[in-house]
Amino acid sequence: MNPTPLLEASGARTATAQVHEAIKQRILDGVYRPLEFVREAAVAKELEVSRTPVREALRELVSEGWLEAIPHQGARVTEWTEKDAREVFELRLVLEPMAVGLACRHIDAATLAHLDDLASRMETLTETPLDGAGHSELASLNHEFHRLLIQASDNQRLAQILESVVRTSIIRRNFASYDRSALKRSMQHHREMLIAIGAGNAAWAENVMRAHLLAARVLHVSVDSTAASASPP
Amino acid sequence: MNPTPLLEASGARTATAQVHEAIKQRILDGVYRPLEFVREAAVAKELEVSRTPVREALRELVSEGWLEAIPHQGARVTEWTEKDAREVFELRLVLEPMAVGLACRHIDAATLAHLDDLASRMETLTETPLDGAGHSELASLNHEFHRLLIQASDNQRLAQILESVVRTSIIRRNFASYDRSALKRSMQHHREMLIAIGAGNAAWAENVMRAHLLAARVLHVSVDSTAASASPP
DNA sequence: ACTCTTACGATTGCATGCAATGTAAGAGAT
DNA sequence: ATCTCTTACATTGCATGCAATCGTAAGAGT
Repeated sequence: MNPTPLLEASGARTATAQVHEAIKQRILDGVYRPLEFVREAAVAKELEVSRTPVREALRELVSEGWLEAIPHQGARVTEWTEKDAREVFELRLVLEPMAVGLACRHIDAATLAHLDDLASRMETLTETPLDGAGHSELASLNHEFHRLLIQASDNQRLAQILESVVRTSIIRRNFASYDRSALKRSMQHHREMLIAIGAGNAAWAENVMRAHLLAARVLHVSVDSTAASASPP
Repeated sequence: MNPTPLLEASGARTATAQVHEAIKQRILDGVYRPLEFVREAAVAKELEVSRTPVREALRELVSEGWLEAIPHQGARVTEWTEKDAREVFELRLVLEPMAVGLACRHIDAATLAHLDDLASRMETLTETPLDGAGHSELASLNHEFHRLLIQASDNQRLAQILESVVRTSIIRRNFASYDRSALKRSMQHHREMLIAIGAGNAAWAENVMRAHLLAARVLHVSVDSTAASASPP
């Protein structure tokens, strides 16, 4: 076996890429808390690399919004405020419907089948009471469902933007706060979206997505009823 | 005076930040052409710094989409295709109306006055025939107008996304292809938006913005009439 | 007791040398 | 002539040492 297995697990990529992943994971896992500084030397020692790849990984993470850089002082985990949650939801509420709308034009049968499979597996999961592992698996499947849908929009920039916007906001947000009826409704939204997409009905799909997101919002944030909707294009 | 004034012009920031700006400017100016590799050693020698700040600047530019990294081979300027132009326009067509809609709720009198001033100066410019410098100034004012409007949306993420999406697409796109009537129409759009915002009428402002962008598109890209509009929220 | 100054420690910022890797040119065989 | 293997070179990837800078806490002065 390898004598230094600390980073080797993630394939044969560059050290910078591996450090990048490692730090991101620790942020997601809550090992590095908001406003806490991530010190170059400490990470380097812990992962058994020099400070150089750590520095480069930190700069990348700053560009992606995971950390904020303070000159001559270091990089610290970005804080997550109510305003951040609001901003992200405003964006998702516009961008995800846009994505499914575009997907209606571009999607192929194989992707649709894959989405169908994911929806089925989620439905199966929700038929029995869920433990912790079940919630985790459901969250994973759900994330994959949305990711695949967004990829099908055939707009690479949109996909990248949504990926970064959504992932930084998740931080292990799961379905623990969903009651039984909310869960079933969420699964039905997925189904309905696939039917709308299969029918090529963009408007239908977009509105189901908006309903899906708004329904989720009530469960996650203290809803401010700024329900002032935007106007039709 | 300083004996090495090559980079000192841009204030007293870090070398990395200055190299970052320098390379970005050269991409915008066309010194570095699409698909051309930007070599660490060459930039370092030219700007009289070591390879370290160059490496860090390159990584940042990759994260921002100006360059694409190829492992062990370097970073090259991203190519700009018709598909890229389409993607960016699809995004702007959704995000900029969203921004002005939000701005209707959050804007303050001072910002509105500033926007009014910018609109006036652009109108003055368009009253006489334009030379190259005039086009450049108009483009600059126009960019500032849109930037300020987007800031007024009070959604920091939206502003950052639009900034990156729009700026990488500009590459010195100016108003040279605008004829007289198109220019005047564009200026009127600005005015109308400000009036709509002043009246707090989000739907009005959003639709003017969409018209503004669609009118600009016909002048820039070979329009594909995929005028299939999205549905109302 | 409070404020301003100053010196120290910790941390990032930058330079440079060496190792790893990928590319391309050239020799040899078919 | 074409294909393959080898080898040398150019370039990035990484490690390490030193310099610049910032925060902090101790100490002098009011």
